[in-house]
Amino acid sequence: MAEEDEESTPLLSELYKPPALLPIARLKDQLLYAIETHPVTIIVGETGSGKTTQIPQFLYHSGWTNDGSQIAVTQPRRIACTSVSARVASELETPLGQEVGYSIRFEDVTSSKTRIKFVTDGLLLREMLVDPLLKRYSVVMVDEAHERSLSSDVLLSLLKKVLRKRSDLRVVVSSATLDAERFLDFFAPEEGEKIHGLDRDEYGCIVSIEGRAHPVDIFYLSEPTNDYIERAVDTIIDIHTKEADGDILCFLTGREEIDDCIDMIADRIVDLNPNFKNLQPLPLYAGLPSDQQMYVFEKAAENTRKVIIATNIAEASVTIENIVYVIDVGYVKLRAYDPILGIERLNITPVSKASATQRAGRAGRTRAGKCYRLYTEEGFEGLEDATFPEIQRSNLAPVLLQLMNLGIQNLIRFDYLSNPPSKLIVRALDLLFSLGAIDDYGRLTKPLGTRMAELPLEPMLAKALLNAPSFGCLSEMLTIAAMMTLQGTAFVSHSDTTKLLERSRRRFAVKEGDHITLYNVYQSFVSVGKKDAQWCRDNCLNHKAMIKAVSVRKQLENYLERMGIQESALQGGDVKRVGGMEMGEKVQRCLTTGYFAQAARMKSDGSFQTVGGETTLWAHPSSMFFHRKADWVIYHEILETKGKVYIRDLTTIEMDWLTEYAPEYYKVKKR
DNA sequence: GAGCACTGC
Repeated sequence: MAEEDEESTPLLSELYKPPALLPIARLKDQLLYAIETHPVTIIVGETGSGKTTQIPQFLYHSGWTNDGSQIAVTQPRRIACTSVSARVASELETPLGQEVGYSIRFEDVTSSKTRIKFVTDGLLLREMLVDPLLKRYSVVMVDEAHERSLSSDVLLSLLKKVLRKRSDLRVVVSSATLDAERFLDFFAPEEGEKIHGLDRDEYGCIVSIEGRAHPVDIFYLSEPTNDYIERAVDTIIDIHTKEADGDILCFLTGREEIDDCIDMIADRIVDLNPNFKNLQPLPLYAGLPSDQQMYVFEKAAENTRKVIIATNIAEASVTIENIVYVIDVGYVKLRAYDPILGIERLNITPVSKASATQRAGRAGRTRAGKCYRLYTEEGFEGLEDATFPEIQRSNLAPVLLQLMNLGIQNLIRFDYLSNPPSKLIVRALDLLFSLGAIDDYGRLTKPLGTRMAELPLEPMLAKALLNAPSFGCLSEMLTIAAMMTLQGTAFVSHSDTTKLLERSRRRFAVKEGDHITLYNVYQSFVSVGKKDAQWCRDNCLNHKAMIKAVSVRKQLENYLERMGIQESALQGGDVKRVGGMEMGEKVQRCLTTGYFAQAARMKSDGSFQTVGGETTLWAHPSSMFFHRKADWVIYHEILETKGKVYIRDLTTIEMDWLTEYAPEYYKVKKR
């Protein structure tokens, strides 16, 4: 699963020195000199160059941790932290958690001896709250920076500031693509300016490392296609009937396309000459239950060629062995955020050159491969170099809250790697203001704003949770908040029938809506015993997700305890009537204090209308109000897909509560 | 009436 290849088992273990075989070994001295003499070093390394595993070891051996400081290596994904740290620990012949460790949410495998620490970029951002200058680190390496994730972009901005205060810190930015100059330019002092006595040219440098992957032949269409799924199926059948052995990986944009494609392949297999090998199509996308995901990693049966039809998950998150042929339709589904309507959209977008290159590289991991791009060469030339940064297409409320908590005053003038559109910033500040997280002057409020920033929850949910003690429903809201972080993964259909799943949903349903239904799911799960995976299967629940909810709830409880907010013995459990108000109503009211800006009313045709009345919304099919009637509701999430706007996780409320808990917000709106 | 690209704290 890790980015770096496993070496084959050596015959003579004393001769086994795989790191020396990596292209990066030849550059060791040049690299160390660059890092020694420049605050910022940009590493341009192809996959398999060994940068992630080797650079931290070079630094470790050359004394960068001798004074007790650590080397941090950030990764965008948890799986990379665990797998790469294990690899490095074994190369240093030390148990994981000693000199080499990793730290991800819920798992801190480090000790006082740890010198090389792999950490998710989001977690390092959290660490900056307690250690703003990252004093415990002598070097911070930001890996996969070219992916331009929200947290790695923000981390780079903050590191730029830290570098101005710490002449001893070294930052290494690893990027796989063409945008090395851009990163360098971002860190460098202005023309004529000096930082720690260094001018623009002396401040940073770029080191390129060649990859070790096998060659991949690229093929293009001579004419563009208007049906890439059909074209993909044609290509798959062509490869299967004309090309040598080797599995096929085909990139499509989503679940529906993948299902269609697999159906079409199944139709074509029937007509194939029986002399050909078997062709086994397998789907792969994040929403697929993990037991079904496992098939793609298993070796194909005798006389069978696997063809994996995948989303972008196979581009960087997951590595499948023995892929020799890659089919790239040239599109990806990307999230976009509409700051006017506050709606997230999933748009099918052309991939970037960086993505296309990464996809092609998936064919050359075990031997020379081929990549079929289902677009023209001119089409490729017309693609963007890199993926549109996430910071320019997201709801910025959570990240702005976090930046403010780190002491950033001016969020408009902040030194972003790419400036987010001002509309996104304005919308986010608007929301934070209406929630009471910031005051009239745009300053974080105390304690509400700072507390919201500290919780690893979106602002609306954080607000509702922090209000829970005043409604006497803290225990319930802790559970609901934990269940919300599962983002709809609590229920899963293990069989193909959706009927079973619907029946299970109904088993837990209550009239108040989806939030308290999920609360019931959690309560039942802990009461039957958290280890009972069979009970989960029987009830169409995702056992792993439920275990995660338990961890998240515990973590949230710890955060609140540190803030001096504790679950009292009186609350929760079976007590359904406290202080004359039903527990359901307490939760409904409490949710309203966080989600008042996301209120809607059901019309007679079953669709919903927002308060402003400009958009028609539909209950997501996973909601109990997909079938049932309701009046006013608040919703957790709003997402547009295929032209229809869906709201998810709905709870009924009284209209009066909106003006009761958000008088300012609704006064302004009405005029 | 019928669905979530992918991560992360």
